[in-house]
Amino acid sequence: MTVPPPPWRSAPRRRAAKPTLSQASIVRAALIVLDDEGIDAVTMRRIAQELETGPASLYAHVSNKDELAELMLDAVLADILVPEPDPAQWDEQVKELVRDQIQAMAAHRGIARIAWDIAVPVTPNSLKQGEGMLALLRAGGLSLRQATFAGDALSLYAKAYAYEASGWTWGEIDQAEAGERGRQMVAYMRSLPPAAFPNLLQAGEFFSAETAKERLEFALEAFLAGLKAIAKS
Amino acid sequence: MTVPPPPWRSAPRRRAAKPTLSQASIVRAALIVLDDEGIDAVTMRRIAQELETGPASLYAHVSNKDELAELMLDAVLADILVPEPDPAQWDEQVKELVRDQIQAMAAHRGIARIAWDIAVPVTPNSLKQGEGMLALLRAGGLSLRQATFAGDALSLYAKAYAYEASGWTWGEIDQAEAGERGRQMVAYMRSLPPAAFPNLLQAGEFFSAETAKERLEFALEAFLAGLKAIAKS
DNA sequence: ATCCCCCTTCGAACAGTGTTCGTCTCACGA
DNA sequence: TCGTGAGACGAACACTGTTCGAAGGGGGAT
Repeated sequence: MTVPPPPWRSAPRRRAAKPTLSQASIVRAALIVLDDEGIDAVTMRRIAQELETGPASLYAHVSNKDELAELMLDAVLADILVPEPDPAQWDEQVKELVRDQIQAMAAHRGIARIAWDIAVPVTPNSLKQGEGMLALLRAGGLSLRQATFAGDALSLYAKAYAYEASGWTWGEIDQAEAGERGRQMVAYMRSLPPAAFPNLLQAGEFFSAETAKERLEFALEAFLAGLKAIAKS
Repeated sequence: MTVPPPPWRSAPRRRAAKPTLSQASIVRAALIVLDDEGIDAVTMRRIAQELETGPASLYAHVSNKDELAELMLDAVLADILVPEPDPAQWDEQVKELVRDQIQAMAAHRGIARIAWDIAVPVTPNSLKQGEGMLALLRAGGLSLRQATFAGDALSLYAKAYAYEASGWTWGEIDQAEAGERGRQMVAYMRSLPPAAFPNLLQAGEFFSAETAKERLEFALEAFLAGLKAIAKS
C-alpha cells in the first residue's frame, strides 16, 4: 500500500536514472524475456515491465509488435558469420551455414516461429544470410537460377528444422506431453488392425529427440547429393 | 430494439429449427470461416456466430481451440488419397503425394500454420499420410531408418512450402504489400556498395509467385535424386 | 406414466492481449 | 529565457480464449 507523494514537494523525477529507451534496448529486453520465459511471455507489457515503463512507451521506437519481432530475428541472425566461398569444399560450407543458422535460431526457443510470420525478409542480416548462401551455391557450379531455387529450399528447411527443434528443447513439461502423445499414438495404432500401420509402428523408435541431429544430416546429405547430380547435367 | 415476449404465452422454443451442435458441424463451420475470411477471423466467437450460438456452447464438443485446430487439419488431410506403392515408379509417386499434400493445405489458406503448431501429429489422417509416405519410400528400396528420415524431411518441406504458398495466394492487399517490401529491399540493396549483394540483386527476378511451382519441382527433384544416390550405397 | 438426472446450451464475466489517445514533462535550440 | 517538439505514460478500447453457474430438455429407470 503506497502513499501518494506529499503535494508540497514536487516529486523529483530523475530521468537519467534508468538508461533512456531506444530501439536497441527494447529488442535486447525482448530477447531476454524470450530466453527466460518463452515466446508466450513476450508481450508488449512484459517487455515494458522489463524496462520499467509502460507498454505505450514502446511505440515511440517500434511501430508494431510485428516490426519488433522482425528486429528480434535480425538481431539473432547477426551472430551467424557467412564464410568466404571455397569452390573446393562448397558443399561442406553450405551444410555448415545451414547448421549455424539452425543453431542460432534454436538458441532462442521460439524465434523460428517469428521467422515464419515474416513474408519477405528484407532485414539487413536476412539479406546477408541470403547472399552468403547464394554465393556458396554459385561457387558449387550452380546457375543463378538453380542457386536461387536451392537457396530457397535450404532456408525453408532451416526454418522448419529450427522451429521443430525449439519445440523439443523446451523443457520437461513439453517433453512429458510429447511422450504422452507418443503413447497415445502407439495405443491408437495398436487398436487398429496390425496391418494398417506396419511401417509407422516400427518407425517410432527412429523418431525421437535423440535422432534429431541425424535427421538433419540425412536431409542435408540427400539434398546436396541431388544438387550435385543436377549441377552436372 | 426487440420486445420481450408476452409472459402469458410461454415462448415456444424450437430446438430442432437449427441442426444440433456437434463436433463435426463445428469443424465444418470453422473451415467455412477460414476459407471465407482468413485465419485471423477464425475465433471461437466467429465460429459460434456461424452456428447461431454463443462461444461457450462450443466447449461442450471441443475442449480447446488447439484441439479444434487439430480437427480442422485432420479434416483437410482426409481429402488426400495415398496411392498403392508401385516400385517401378515410386519416386514419381512420392512427388505426387507431396504435391497433393501441399495442394490440400494451400486450398485452405492458413491451415498450414496450424500444422506447425501441432508438435506430434497423432490424428488419424496424419498417421495415414505418414504411413503412406513411408510405404512409398520403402518401395524405393530405402531402409526403414532411411525412409523415416526422408519422410520427416519431406513432410517438413511440404508444410513449409504450403505455409509459404498460402501467404502468396492471400489476396491483392498482401500482394501489394509484398511488392512494396520487394521494392524496399531492392532500394536498400542499391543504396549499399553494389558489390555487397551481387547475387541477391539478380536473384530477385527468379523469386516471385510465378516461379513457386518451379521452386517446388526443383526441390523435389534434387531431394529425390539424392535419395536414390544414398539408397544405392 | 412419471420422475429424475445428466448432458447440452448459453448469458455473463474474467484475465489478458495489441494498440491508440491525449496529456504531461523534459531537454535542447533560438 | 523562452518556446517547442519529441519522448514518456496513464487510461482506455476492442478483442481474444476460456470458465462459471443457471437454466433447459430428452432419455432411461422406476
